[in-house]
Amino acid sequence: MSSPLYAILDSVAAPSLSISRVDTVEMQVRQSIFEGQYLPGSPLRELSLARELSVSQATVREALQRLEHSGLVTRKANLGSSVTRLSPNDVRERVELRAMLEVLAATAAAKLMGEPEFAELERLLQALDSAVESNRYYESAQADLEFHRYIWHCSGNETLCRHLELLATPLFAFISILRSQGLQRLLTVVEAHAPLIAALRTGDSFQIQAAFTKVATSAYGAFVDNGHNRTVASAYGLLDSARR
Amino acid sequence: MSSPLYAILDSVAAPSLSISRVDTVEMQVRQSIFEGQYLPGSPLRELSLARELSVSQATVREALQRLEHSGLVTRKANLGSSVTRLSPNDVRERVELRAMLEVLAATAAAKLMGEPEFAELERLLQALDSAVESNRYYESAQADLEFHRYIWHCSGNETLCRHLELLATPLFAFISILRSQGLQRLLTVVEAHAPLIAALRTGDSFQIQAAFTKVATSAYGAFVDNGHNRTVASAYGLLDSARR
DNA sequence: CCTCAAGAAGTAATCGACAATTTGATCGAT
DNA sequence: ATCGATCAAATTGTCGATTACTTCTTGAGG
Repeated sequence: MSSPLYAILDSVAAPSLSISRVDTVEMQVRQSIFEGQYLPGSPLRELSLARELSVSQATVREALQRLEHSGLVTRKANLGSSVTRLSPNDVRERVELRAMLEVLAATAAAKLMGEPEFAELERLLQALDSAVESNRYYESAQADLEFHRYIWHCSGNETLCRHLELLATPLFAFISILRSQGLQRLLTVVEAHAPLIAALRTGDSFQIQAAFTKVATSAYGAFVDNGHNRTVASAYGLLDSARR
Repeated sequence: MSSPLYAILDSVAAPSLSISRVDTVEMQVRQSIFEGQYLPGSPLRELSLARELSVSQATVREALQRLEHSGLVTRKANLGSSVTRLSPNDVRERVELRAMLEVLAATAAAKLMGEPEFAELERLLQALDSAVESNRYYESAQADLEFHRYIWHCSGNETLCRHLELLATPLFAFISILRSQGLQRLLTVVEAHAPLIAALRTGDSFQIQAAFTKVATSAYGAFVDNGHNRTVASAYGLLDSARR
C-alpha cells in the first residue's frame, strides 16, 4: 500500500511521513545555527551549501526559504541569505509579545490540563534536565522549546501555537547561540521551569501570568536594552545594533 | 551601474526594487484567490500554473511556498497545493487573536499619530471608498488591508505588524471570496471604518478597544460558529467543516 | 587625484529534464 | 463479489545548466 519503510506505521490513513532532502537540509542548517556554527550575520550561500551537503541549489534554496519563514534566516532578493541578526529592538518586541501570548495560552491550557498532561510536562522537564546535564546547546534549546510547545498545544488554540512558534524560535536560537559562545550559563534553566508547572497546577490566572511573564522576560533581560542602549550580545556582534 | 530600467530611480543606494517572476506569479495567484477564481479547496498544480503563466515549475513552486507562508495556500508533501480552506474554528481563533493584537497596535499608534498621520488615514479610507464604488473585490480587500496596515505601521512595532499581517491576510481573502460569490455585501465597509479614525483621534484606550474589536469581529460574526455549528460559508463549501 | 564607464567574477534566479512518490485502475485469487 | 497485489498516469521532488543581477576591479578621461 505504502512505502515498505512505513508499513508498520500505516494505520488507517498514511500521514506521509517521508522525510525529503529539503527537510534534511532545513534541519541541518537549523541545527548549525543553534549550535553557533553559523553566527548571526554570516552569509549562507546557496551553491556552497549545496556542494557541502551534496544536494542541488534548488533544494538548499527551498530550505533557506523555510528557515526565513521561521525567522532564523534573512533573505534579500538577488543578494542572498544570512543568519538573522535580531536588533535589540526586535528582541524586545518579540519578548513582550511572546510573554503576552504565552500567558494567554497557559491560562487556557490550565483549564484543560489534567494529571496526565502535568505528568507529560514533568517528563519534558526531565528531558530538558538531562539535555542540560550533558551540556548540549542544540538539544537543550530543543527540549526547552518542546516544553513550552506542549503547554501551547494544551491551550487547544492552534493559531496561538503557530504564532508563538514564530515568535519564540528565533529567541530560542539566540539564547542557544549565546550559550554556544559561552556568553550565558545553561544551569539555571531547569529550576526556572518548575514554577511554571506549579502555577499551571493552581489554575490561577494571576499566578500563571506572573510566572510565565517572569520566565519569558528573565532569560533576555540581560540583553534587552536597559537604558544603556548597549547589550552584551551586541558588543559581541551577535545583535544588530546598527539597523534602523 | 544598474539595470537601465531603474536608472532614474537609482539614488544613492538602490534598494533592489526589481520585480522577479516569482513576485509576479505570487501576485497573480494571490489576486486570483481573492477574486474567487480559485475557490478554497481547489488544487493549484505546479506544472499547470507554470504552463499557464509561462514560467518554470520552480518559479511557481516558490510562489506557492510564499503563499503558504501567508496562509492563502495549503501545501502537503508529495500531494500538492490547494487554496486554504479555513475551518470555522480557525476563523474564530484568528478573529479573536487579531482583534486582540490590533487593539494593542491601535492603542500604541494613537499615542504616536499626529495630524499628518490622520490625514493619510482619511486618504486611505477614501481610496477604499472608491474601490468599493467600482465594486472590485480584489482592490477593495487590498485597500481595506492597506488601511489597517497603516494603523499597524503607526504603532512602531514591526513584530506586531508582521503577525497581524499573517493573521489578517487569510481573513481578508476569505471576505473577498465571499463577496465575489455574492454571499456578502460590500457597501457597509466604508462607513464601518470611520469610527476607527474617530476612536484613534480620542486616544482613549477603552474607546479604541471597543471600536476595533467591533470592526474586527462584525465582518465575520455571521460566519463564525454561533451555536448552530453551521455557517453560511461552510454550507457553500468555502469553509472546511469536516476537519478535526 | 577623482569620476565614471566598461568588464570580470561571484551569486542568485530561472529553466527544462529526470527521478521519486502517490493515487487510482486493472485484474486475478479466494 | 470482495480483497489484495501490480501496474499506469499524474504530480511533486530534485537535479544540472543557463541566464540575470550585483559588486568589485580596472582603466580611460577629466
